[in-house]
Amino acid sequence: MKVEDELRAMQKLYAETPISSSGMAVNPNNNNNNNNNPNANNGNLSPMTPSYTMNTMGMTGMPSVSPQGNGAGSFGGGNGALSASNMSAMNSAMNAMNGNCITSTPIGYGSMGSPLGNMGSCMASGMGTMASMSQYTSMGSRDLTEPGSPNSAILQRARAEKPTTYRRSYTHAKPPYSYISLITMAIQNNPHKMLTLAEIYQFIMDLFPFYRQNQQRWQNSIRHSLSFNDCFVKVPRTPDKPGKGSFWTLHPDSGNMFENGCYLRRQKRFKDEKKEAIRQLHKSPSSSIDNHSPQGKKDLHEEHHHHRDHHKGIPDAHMLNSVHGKDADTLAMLHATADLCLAQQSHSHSQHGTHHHHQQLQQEDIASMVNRCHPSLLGDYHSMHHLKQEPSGHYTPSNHPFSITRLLPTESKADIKMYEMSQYASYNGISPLPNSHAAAALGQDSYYQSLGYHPSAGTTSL
DNA sequence: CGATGTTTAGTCGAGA
DNA sequence: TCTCGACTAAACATCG
Repeated sequence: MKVEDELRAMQKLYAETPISSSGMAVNPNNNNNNNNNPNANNGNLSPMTPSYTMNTMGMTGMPSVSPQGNGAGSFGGGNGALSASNMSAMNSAMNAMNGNCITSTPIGYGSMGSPLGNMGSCMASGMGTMASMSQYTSMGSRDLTEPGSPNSAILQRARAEKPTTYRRSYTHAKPPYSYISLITMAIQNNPHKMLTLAEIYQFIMDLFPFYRQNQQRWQNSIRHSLSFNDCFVKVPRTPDKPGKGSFWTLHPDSGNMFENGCYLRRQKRFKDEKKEAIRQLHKSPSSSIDNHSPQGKKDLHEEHHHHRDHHKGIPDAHMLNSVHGKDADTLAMLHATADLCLAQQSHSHSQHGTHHHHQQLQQEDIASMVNRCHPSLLGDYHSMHHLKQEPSGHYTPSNHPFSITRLLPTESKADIKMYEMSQYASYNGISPLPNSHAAAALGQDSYYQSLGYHPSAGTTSL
């Protein structure tokens, strides 16, 4: 297979590439250093952007990677985000990516076991998958992203490129995941399916060295995503878990947000019907809600900005609670219930010994546990179950073929992934997974590349 | 005071 | 062309 041969060649090329001694960290977002115009780079920030190139970014003058320790996330006590399950989270990501690739990319890059293939599938039409890959793998110049570039030409150019920055680029390229998908990964990966903001930060930084830089920037985006998207639900801390900030969990129906197989852009934003109703309530001119609320101010803008169409959607948790006559105590109960649920699942897990089963069911089981244990919470919790965009009865969050819950590992998948990753065992970057058994066994490069940074051809697809 | 959370505003690109 | 999802910046409020 010609494409696969080329991919192998590329893989070989980069596997042999030494790390740049320049210390340049590829960071498309870091225009703070030399460009204060946020608009000047918006279009080039995202890996979903065709014009994204690592070379370009590299020339913008990057700071050295900031020490991880200065991040926001220092955890007290149990920390799911730093657990060994990080590895499985990314294995899981791989699994889902593979599946998605198979379905979404007819040319067979799905077999690469890389989100790149998937990424290609959601790239602009007319852009070859290979070209899409090259954007992310930072293997070449802007030319690589030219639509219609033959793969062979891409490869030639990639080979012609000065190779000394490739390795570094790998590890510091912006991952091909939206913030929403990153958050989802983090939460899904946590045994309790709940994380604090700091833990989400830490998960992301652990996994992706890219995000050890410019933390203020992307962390602001993370916070925005959490608040803005209905798929994330804030769960207050209980008195027995004091600390700063709430826990964040996934909306029970958000499981197939990435059904289209693209982790950069969902086909449709998840919207909670209940929240949507509240929005409409606040939008209504006859609403009794006082006009001093931010929503009132927002409504004014909605008349003028089509963007308000989708910005209209985030009522704050207090409002949500108050509307339904429940307060933080209710959510605290929900919180406790989720723990209880998970405890029971753990029990079930130990009985069945099926990691796969355990994790796939968690979201639904949380809801069902809430149902069973706290009927009074139904109004709050199950009201979240009204999928706006999903016809009921087709897929549950976990059985959808593209469900992110399918990212979660099975033993067999893990084995395959271990094999896959063993092919890429030379990563020398900052350890994203201090506790990862797999990372320890395979080396972080294999791990990191398994997330989608390797252009492996012909590896197992799941 | 810094972290966390919410909201507004604007830009960009993908895709219908 | 238009809609919509994502990203970024920033202001502001709240909380520990």
